[in-house]
Amino acid sequence: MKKEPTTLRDIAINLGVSISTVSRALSGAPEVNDQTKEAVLKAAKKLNYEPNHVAQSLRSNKTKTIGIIVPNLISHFFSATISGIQNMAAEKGYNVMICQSNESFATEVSNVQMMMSHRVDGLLISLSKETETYDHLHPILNRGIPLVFFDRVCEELNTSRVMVDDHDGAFKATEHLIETGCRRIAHISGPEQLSISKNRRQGYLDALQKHNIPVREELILHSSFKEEDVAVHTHTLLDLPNPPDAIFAVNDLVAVQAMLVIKERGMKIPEDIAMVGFTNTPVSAFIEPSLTTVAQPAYQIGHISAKHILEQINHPQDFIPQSIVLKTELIVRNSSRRKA
Amino acid sequence: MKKEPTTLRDIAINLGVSISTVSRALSGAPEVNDQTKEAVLKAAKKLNYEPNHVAQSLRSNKTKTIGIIVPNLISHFFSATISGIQNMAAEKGYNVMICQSNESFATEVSNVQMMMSHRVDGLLISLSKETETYDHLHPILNRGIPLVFFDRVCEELNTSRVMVDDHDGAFKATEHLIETGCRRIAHISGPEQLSISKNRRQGYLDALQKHNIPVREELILHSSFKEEDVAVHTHTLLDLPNPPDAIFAVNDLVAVQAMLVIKERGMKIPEDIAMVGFTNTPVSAFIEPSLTTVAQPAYQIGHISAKHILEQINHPQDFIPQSIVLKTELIVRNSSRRKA
DNA sequence: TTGAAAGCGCTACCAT
DNA sequence: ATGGTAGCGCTTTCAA
Repeated sequence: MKKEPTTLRDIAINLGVSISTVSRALSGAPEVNDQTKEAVLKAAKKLNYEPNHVAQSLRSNKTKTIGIIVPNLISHFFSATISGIQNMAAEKGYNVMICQSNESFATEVSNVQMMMSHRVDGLLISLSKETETYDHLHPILNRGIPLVFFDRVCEELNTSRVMVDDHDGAFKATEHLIETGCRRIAHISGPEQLSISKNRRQGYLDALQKHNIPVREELILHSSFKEEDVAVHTHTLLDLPNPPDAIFAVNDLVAVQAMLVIKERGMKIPEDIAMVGFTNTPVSAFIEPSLTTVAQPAYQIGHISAKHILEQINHPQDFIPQSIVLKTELIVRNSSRRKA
Repeated sequence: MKKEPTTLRDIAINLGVSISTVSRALSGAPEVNDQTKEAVLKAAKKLNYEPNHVAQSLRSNKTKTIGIIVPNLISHFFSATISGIQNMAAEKGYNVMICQSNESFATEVSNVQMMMSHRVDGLLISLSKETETYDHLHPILNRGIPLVFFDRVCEELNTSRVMVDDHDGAFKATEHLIETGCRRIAHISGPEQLSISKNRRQGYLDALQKHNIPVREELILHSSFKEEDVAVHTHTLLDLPNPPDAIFAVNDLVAVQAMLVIKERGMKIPEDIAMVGFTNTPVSAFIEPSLTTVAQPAYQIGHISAKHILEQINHPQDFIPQSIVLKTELIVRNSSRRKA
C-alpha cells in the first residue's frame, strides 16, 4: 500500500547512471548530455519523482519557507494580510508556515522557537497584545534570520517594519469628527503596549490639540478586544455625567461592539453619538448605520511585507532596515454624517 | 554577524563527549548518566541550541507538518477553519503549511505537488471551484499520505471528509421560507462542480417537493462567487415577468451581494423579497436587514478535520475513512421575517 | 553508560 | 560528460 517516494538513487539505478548525473540532469545543469538528460527526465516522470524538499533544505541550509506569526487568523485584517503574504511568497517559490499566538505572549515565544527550529528563511510577525519585551526575538536576529514586523510592530529592534500611518489615520478620523461638530470625542484605545494603540491615541490627541479642544482623561479608555470589555467601557462612557458626543475606536471590531451597546441603550447614531472605527473590515460597510472608518490596505501590507523579507533573504548584503508606512484613507459613512 | 546555529556536534566538542550521548541526553533517553545529562542540558542552553527540525525530518521521515490547501484565506469561513486546524495542530506539536488555490485548478495542482515535495505528514484540502478531476490527488493517496477533505469535499475518493449537512441546512432554509409564505423561491447556487453547491441545491429542491411547490428552472441559477456575477444573476431574477418572492443563496457572500442589488432597485427586504444565506459570516448579523442564514461551525470543522488527520497520521493501522457530518443551525433574522 | 559509524536524500567538489 | 565521495544534522544500531 504505502509506497516509498522515488529518490535520485532509484532513477540512477533504473537508468544505470550515477546519482550525480541524475541530480545534474534534473537541475538543468548545462554539462549533461542531451540524451542522458532526456532519459532522466522521462524516468523521473515515469517513477513519479518528487524532489525531497527536506533533503534539499538540509543540504542547502535554506528551507524556502517564510514563517508568519499573527495574533489570530480569524480577524479579517490578519487573514487579508496573510493572503497577501502567501500570494507573494508563492510567486517567488516560497512556502509559508503559519502560527497564531492567540494574543498570548507565552504562545508567541514558543511560536518563535518553533520557527527557529524549523529553520525558516525569514520571519514575519505581528505582535501579540501581551508582548512588551523582545528577548524572544534576539535569537532570530543573532542568527541573521531576516525579521520583518507588520502592523503591530516593535520600534526598538533594528529591523524592517511595514505598517500604515496610524497617527495620520487617527488624526484624520478625529479631525473629521471635530469638523462635523463633535466636541466631546471619546477614544476607546487598545492594549497599551501595542504600537497601533499608541500611535492612534497620539493621532487622536494631536487632532484635539490642533483644534484647541481640551483633552478629557475620562474620555480615553484602554480596552482589550474582547466583546465584554468593550461593552463595559462603552457603558462607562455613556454613564458619564457629561457623556461624549462621539467615539473614535481603535478598530472596527471595537467600534461595532460599542455600537451594539449604544443602540441597545436606545441612543441614535450619529445623532446622539457619532462613531468612527479603524481598518475598514467588511462589516463596517454593512452595519446599520454604516461605519465611518480609516481604511488600511491589509492585503497590500502583506504583499509588501513578503516582498521586503524576500529581498532581505535573497540580498542580505544590501539590506538596510526600512520602515514602510502605507497611507490610510478616511471612509466617511453614515455613523458620522450629521450637520456640522 | 551571522552566527551558525549550534549543532549537537558543537555541544559534544564543548563537553568532550560524543554526539550520540548528547543526542540521547537531549531526547531524554533513560540510559544516560544523570550528571552527563545535566551537563548536556546546561551546555545546550548556554549555546542556544535549537534542534534542527529539518535534519530530524530527514532522518525520521516525518515532518510534523500538516499541509492545508484552501480556495482562499480571506473569507471568514476559511480563516475560521484554518484557525481551528492550526490550534489543534499546535496542541499536538504539529505545524501547518498553508496554500491558497485562489479558486484555480492549476494552482491547486501545483500546491499539491509542493505539499508532496515538502513531505507533509498529512494534507487537508478544500477544493477549488474549478476542480472536477482528482488525478492530482492520487500521488498523495498512493504514497499513503493521509488526506482529509473539508467543506468542499470529493465524494469519489476513499478518504475521510468533514463537512456540514448541506442538504439539511438548505432544506431547513427553504422550508423556513415556505413557512413564511413564500411560493416563488429562487436559488442562486454556486459553481456546479462543488459538493456544497450540489447538496444545497438538492436540499432546496427536496424542500420544494415536500411542500408540493413546483420547481421552476428559471428560478435556479448557478453563479460564481464574484460580485459582478452575482449582480448579473440577481438582475436576471428580478427582471423575470414573474419575479421571485424569496431568494435562497448558496452562501452569505452571494446573499449580501444580491441584497445590494435588490436595495439598489428600491425593493424592500423582506416585504418584496425575502433572503436567506448560508454560513453565518459576521456580516450577516450586521447587514441591514440582518440576514437569515444557516450557521456552519467553521472553527469546529477545522478543529475536527485536524483531529482526524492527526489520528490517521499517528495510527494509520486503525484508519477507516469516515465522513463526519456536522449539524447546521437555521438562524432566523429580519431578512425573512414577515407574516406568513 | 558511552562511542563509532551508518544513513536519511540531496548537492557539489574533485576526479577522470 | 560522468562518477565517486563527502557532508548537511540528526537518530539509532552495534560494539565496547
